[in-house]
Amino acid sequence: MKHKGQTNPPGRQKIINALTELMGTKDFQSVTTAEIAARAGVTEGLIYKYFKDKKDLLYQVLNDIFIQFNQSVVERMAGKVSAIEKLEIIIRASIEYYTANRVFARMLLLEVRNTQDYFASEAYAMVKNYARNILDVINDGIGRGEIRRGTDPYILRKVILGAMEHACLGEIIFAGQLDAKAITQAISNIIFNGARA
Amino acid sequence: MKHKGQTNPPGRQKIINALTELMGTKDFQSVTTAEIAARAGVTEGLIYKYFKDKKDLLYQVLNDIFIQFNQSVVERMAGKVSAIEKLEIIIRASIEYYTANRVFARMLLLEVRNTQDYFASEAYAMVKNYARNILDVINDGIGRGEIRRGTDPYILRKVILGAMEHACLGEIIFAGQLDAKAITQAISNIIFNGARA
DNA sequence: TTCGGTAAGTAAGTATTACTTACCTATGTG
DNA sequence: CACATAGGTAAGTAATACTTACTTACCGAA
Repeated sequence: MKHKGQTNPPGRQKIINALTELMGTKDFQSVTTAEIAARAGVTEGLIYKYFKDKKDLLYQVLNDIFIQFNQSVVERMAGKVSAIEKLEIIIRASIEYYTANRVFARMLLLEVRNTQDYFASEAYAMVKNYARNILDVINDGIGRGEIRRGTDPYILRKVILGAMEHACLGEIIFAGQLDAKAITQAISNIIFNGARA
Repeated sequence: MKHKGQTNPPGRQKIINALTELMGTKDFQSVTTAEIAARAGVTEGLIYKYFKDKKDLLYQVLNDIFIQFNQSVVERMAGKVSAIEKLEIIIRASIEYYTANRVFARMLLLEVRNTQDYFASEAYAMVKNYARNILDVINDGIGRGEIRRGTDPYILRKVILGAMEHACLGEIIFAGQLDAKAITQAISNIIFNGARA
């Protein structure tokens, strides 16, 4: 049966929680459907009532968390007018969120991108929207004269996204600590002021 | 039996080629050991003579390509003295190599990082060495006064690596075209001169 | 020359895993 | 009251990664 996502029965949520918890200690590949069901206290079959397949479950979990993530970033930008200030908030908020919620970061940065069907998922639609917002801020910054005219906004976005993703990657993988504020300042300093002497 | 990697029997190479070819059209997960064996013209059992498991095969393929990649980057840097010039060569050579060899790029950026045992592999040791070289160039640049004193070399490395990886990601995933020279210039311009007006 | 060890490769399993099918049981609704 | 439907179960099944036991060929030394 198709589950349209309009309701959220307890079993569905238990499955989502189970995967999220299990991915705190293992990567997606090595979490089995049997484990998920056992942890959720349901049968394996129920997973396939609510999710097309195991990957679809992952995408829906990611989607749920991404909604919260996006909301928290938008809230923190509220009231700011400077584009560069907004971009710095995006960088800092992202890094903080990644480190505070490593399962989310691992899913987003390491587990989903290797399969094509992710790019047809709702989760990816959210990510695209998030990326679109960053682009708007950049274009606004160019329009306002904060960002150098002639800067390719798409490339600047790639540099920002790439820098902050890569900045967290090591610590996410090796479970290290990182100082979000200091890293944000360092990244921002390089990207906006340039590394050249 | 353990294969120490000192010899390279035809079967082993055929298996490596088979996986490389198959990953031109499919992601690693959906390439089966049966397919690999069939394509290589050997039996499935032989895979496990030369490789610990399927993932280990992937790592060894990546390692082989990474050696060539690293060599090509080093060659292109030869004779240059300016650190920024060297870094620009690294960016450009990497982007060119990623686009010319998308299977390699997909392996390195999308397929291996999600499993812990990759970080114990020879391939990762190569990557670490490559990253170490970039750090040396950056530190040299700071010492020579090309790069602003006070720049955190580790963060600058993350910005460079992140930017160029992310710059290619979209095109690798969606099989798009990209102009390595133009992108290198744009990235380099942002990172070294800054995006601020 | 022969003997034995080892490297290359095969053939036929097996356990596990993602996923399916058929079924049960409430519960609200025309 | 009939019944459709939503939530959930139980018992499969095909496929897949990996194992075990075996064969054959080569090569150096006694």
